Amino acid sequence: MPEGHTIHRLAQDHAERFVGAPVRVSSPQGKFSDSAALLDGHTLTTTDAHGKHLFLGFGDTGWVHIHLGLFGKLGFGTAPPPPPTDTVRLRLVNAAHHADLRGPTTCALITEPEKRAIHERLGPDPLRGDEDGEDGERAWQRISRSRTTVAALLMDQKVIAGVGNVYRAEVLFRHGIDPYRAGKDLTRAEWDAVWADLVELMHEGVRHNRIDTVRPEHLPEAMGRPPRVDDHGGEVYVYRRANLPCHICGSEIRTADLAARNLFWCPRCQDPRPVPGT
DNA sequence: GCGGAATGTAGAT
DNA sequence: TCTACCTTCCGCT
Repeated sequence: MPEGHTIHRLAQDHAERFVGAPVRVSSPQGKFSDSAALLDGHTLTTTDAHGKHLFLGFGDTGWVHIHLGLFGKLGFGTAPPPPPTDTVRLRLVNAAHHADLRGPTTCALITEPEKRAIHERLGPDPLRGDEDGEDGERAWQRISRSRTTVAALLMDQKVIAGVGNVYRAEVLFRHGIDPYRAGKDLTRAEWDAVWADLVELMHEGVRHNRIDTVRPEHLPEAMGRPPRVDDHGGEVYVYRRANLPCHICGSEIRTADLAARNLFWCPRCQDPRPVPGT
């Protein structure tokens, strides 16, 4: 169950294990069999990630485009691999490692132009190189003109690629921003701080392979609470903490449906304050 | 065993 | 705004 940090980590993990030598490619479940046959025995040359999209490069043969969706999982193990279960869509095997893909939204063999088209429809990714420093600016151009709520904008992959439901909830909490505020009512300073924070939080997410957002001074140990790690594997302020007391102010964390996803926020720390300059 | 929920998206209405 | 899709896991009978 992935946000962008998971996908970038998977790109690295595949590169470390498989790049540079021939790979056995199969589709035990069958839905990727034709493409697997074309790829079998070819060498993985490179990997790439943009937002929640993972790309495995097989030179002139093309790219395997993977999107895990809500349920997809990629798991690694040693070689030789155990017999696959019947849900394995894609299996990669070399002398030392295997990787099994289950339940993805997308697993397809695509061409270089098709890959380019995917990049073109995605917004800037806090985890991709930002050579010109213009990525946060590109997102701001859309956000600052939109009447849509900032909560919805953060989940829109055309606006920012890679942020999911956990990072959305947590970054809005960390900056005291009411999720229902319109994009155009954010200040430039607020957005710059949110973008910089996403860059930092998500890089840390790649390193640790989990989402931790709680500042050191607010960790349970520092606050005199029993140490605790949330269900999804990291320490968070509001995600899936509905009706529990806010770590900072003690108010009950609230939850609501927004565009068919669960939203979480603290009604006191994320005060719907009047917007400066309007 | 069943129902529901889950870090997501595309396509129809 | 809805529905379909893909899988696993957990709580309830």
